[in-house]
Amino acid sequence: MPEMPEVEAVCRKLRPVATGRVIEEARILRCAPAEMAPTVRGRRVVGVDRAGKHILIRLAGDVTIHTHLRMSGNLFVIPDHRFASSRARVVLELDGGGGIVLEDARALARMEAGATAEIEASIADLGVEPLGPEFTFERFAAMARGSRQPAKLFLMDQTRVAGLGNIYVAEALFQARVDPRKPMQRLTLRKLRGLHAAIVNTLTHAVQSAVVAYSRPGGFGEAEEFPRAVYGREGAPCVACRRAIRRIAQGGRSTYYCPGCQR
DNA sequence: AACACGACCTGGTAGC
DNA sequence: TGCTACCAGGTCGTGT
Repeated sequence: MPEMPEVEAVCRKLRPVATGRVIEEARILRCAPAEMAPTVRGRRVVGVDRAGKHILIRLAGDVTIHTHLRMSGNLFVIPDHRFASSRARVVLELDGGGGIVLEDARALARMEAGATAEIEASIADLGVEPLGPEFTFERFAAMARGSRQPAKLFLMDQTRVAGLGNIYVAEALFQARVDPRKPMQRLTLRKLRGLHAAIVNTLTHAVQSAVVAYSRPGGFGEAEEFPRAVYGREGAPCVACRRAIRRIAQGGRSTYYCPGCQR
């Protein structure tokens, strides 16, 4: 479920309904330490921020709840915390009866709370926000210059560009016609420029479609509307050249690419 | 330093 | 239908 665009959509949905509410109790079943409850109890939500794929729920008194949805987590507000589903891992009970719910079938998601300074220190090694003003081509090129890493693995590294994941890396590489196995430092300047633009373009559109998918009443984004040219399409014809999309393993994960277009 | 791999977890589905 | 095997949008720790 969540790469940066989906996490951004979660935050945009959460922010207006959670901000200003007081957390009266934290019901922790899994995915968070029991000590989190006394840390957040009685505190008012003052904001919701995102850093890469991390969600930061700001509480009064310089306390922050830090959540990472990992592979299958989801975070949302329900109108009545008593009706949280049986798959809920954490329920933050709000004043007025609502609740912030962390759901995760696989229970790989994580939530913790602590002093804001400590939480921020724990994610200080995150790289540049790809849709922020700091993600300039010059900065991207400087990172790429010294790297012999295959393009796919380079882009997956959260300490360089924060927020890309397996799907949007594949789509951006396809859009830029870059071979995922190609060492970064061996990309031509032209390809590198194209890749930088493709990352921004892919994520911009993915955020838009994720926001739409997540704001649909009832739907929590199951319907991923972003059109995928390569991800998950092994064996299917490339939308551009009709050659069969290939799947290979890189860093223990699947990489999908078009052997005709991406060279 | 750079890479491979298992662990963490559960559920959906393709194939027999 | 039932079973098995494999796959999954992520990250971290360990070992080579």
